[in-house]
Amino acid sequence: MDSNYPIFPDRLLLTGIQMAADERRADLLEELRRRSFATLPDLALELGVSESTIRRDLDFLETSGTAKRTHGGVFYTGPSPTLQHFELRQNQHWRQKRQIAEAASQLIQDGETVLLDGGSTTYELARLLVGRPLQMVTNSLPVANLFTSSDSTDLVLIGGYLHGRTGVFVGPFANQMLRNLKVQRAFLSVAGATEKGFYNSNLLLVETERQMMASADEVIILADSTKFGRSSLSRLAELDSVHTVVLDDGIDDSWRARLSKAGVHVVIAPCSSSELTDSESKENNESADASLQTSTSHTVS
Amino acid sequence: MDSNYPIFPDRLLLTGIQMAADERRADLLEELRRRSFATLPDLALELGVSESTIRRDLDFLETSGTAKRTHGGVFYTGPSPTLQHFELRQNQHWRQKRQIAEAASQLIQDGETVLLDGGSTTYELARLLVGRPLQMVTNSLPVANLFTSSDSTDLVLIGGYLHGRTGVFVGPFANQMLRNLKVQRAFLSVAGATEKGFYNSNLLLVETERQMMASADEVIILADSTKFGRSSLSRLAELDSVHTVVLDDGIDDSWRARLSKAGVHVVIAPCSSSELTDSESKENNESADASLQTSTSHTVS
DNA sequence: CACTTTATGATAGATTTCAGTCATAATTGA
DNA sequence: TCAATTATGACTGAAATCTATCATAAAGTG
Repeated sequence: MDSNYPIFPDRLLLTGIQMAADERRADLLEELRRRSFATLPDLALELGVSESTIRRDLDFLETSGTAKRTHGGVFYTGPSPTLQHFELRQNQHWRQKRQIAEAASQLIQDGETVLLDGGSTTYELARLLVGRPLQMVTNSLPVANLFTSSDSTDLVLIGGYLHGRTGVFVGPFANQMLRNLKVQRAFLSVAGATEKGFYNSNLLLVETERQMMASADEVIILADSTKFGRSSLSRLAELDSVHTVVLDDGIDDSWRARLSKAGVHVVIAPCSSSELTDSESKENNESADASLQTSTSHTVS
Repeated sequence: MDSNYPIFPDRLLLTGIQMAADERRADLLEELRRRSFATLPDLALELGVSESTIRRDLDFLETSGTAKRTHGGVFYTGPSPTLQHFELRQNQHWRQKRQIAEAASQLIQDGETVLLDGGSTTYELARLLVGRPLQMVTNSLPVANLFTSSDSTDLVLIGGYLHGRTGVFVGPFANQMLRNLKVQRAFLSVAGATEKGFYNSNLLLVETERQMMASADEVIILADSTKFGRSSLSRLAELDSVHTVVLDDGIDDSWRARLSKAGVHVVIAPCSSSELTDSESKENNESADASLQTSTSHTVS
């Protein structure tokens, strides 16, 4: 019978010279980078080829890792201003960290000058401070990014050498710049704490953090309870050289006493008690479920 | 007969205490921020409510501007490390800018120390330099973000006050830091150029850029041809105080002569001649479309 | 208590998108 | 020149998603 397929497929005749596939893929990637997200029809229209071709090209780009498809579109995942490493790392204990950040944010008055170290907890704190009238000083790139479009907050970034993995600036330039600054409160994060003091994992970072401590009227450490009892490469300071520690309520009483004895003001962020944690709220759902229907055995979600 | 609708909808009974809608929306936004993109089933599962509810919540969030839906998912568009303003601004003349950046990148040898100003053209240049063994100095936040995960490139960021809209750091801190640096080539962008010299729109920025010029062995200006003949708020420098200008081939011959006469090395980036512009390629498709059946008249062969 | 309002879950039909298949054209190679 | 290969567009049926609507339950109202 009749062939269901057209004798003259549209595009092939239209395209004049056939664009080299490589060049088209490069253009595709370029377009994708500019948009950071696009639908297949968009891309097909933009590049003047069919969706089928776009799909095939995307398969190619996806295996090379520069693009990622979802239902209904494509993401650009190549080198760009997105900080995915940082975002991912933040997933551990993020609920505790957010509670700690919330407690810490209440220590800050509007109009103050505050210094923020790098780290996921300080990042959470920074998020809570976006929009507040403050003078913000930081050596963290992700934190700085938060304030690019904020009118109410002035931002001073401590420059210097970029420590790639963590996104903070360290080194002599940073230290010198800090020497000319004075802030009311400095919020530092640490990798560990023992009875000997606070620790962080990077030597240059510790040096910069020492300078931060020297530039601040009040030094505040943000640390979730899992950090206590663990040490790390380089000691930052003695326990008694900081003014305040903000931590979650998973902390030992012995540790609490030890900090108080060192003259440190301890702020406990409510976490498991006043608000349900993720897993607990799910367990609650289950028990309610069981009491209503006697249908047990939901594992979790 | 039988009602098609169930007597006991699942979730209502399961939820134990009914979560307040506001709190759920807050959690939804929080989850969305962490993921930056999510599908509706994901979110429904995570929050333990139906897709319908998620949809309704998203309608709400979308009108408030913190989320944006696409077919198959949702984006987070609230305050975050993404620099959408910057990305959008870049759309004008981006093809020219990319060509200029490409030409400029060929002026750089591996292992050199280069300084990059802020601006969309220098940003394009920075993109091309990701992965090359270089020492990079910049006062631009978007540029710095490009190099966070780069092992081969060392990055030094010039800190200081953040100028929000443009994402560059300026002010006394920046200037002082620059005084202690020396680079081989500095790539600056400008807002305009007349016979009187180069201009930029911000006073503090111009001051910082003057310091950049003083810190560099060779000063290179990146400017597309539309900038020539236009001035701006603040004059940066005389024409003859720079070594090289990289621009696209849309430039006047008279301007070219004027720059050469001032002793400036002029580098022309090929643009309209060697490659079709965006609009031109579309017109080609359309005219070919009209002549579909006769399939003649390919303007480019 | 009856009635209304609000919030939610479920469902159906339309729409969009996807993956795979096949026909045509361009390219290649002898 | 002619066959083989490659690249592309069109198409189809399946799967996912969207919009809109309806039923149920909770909360408010008199």
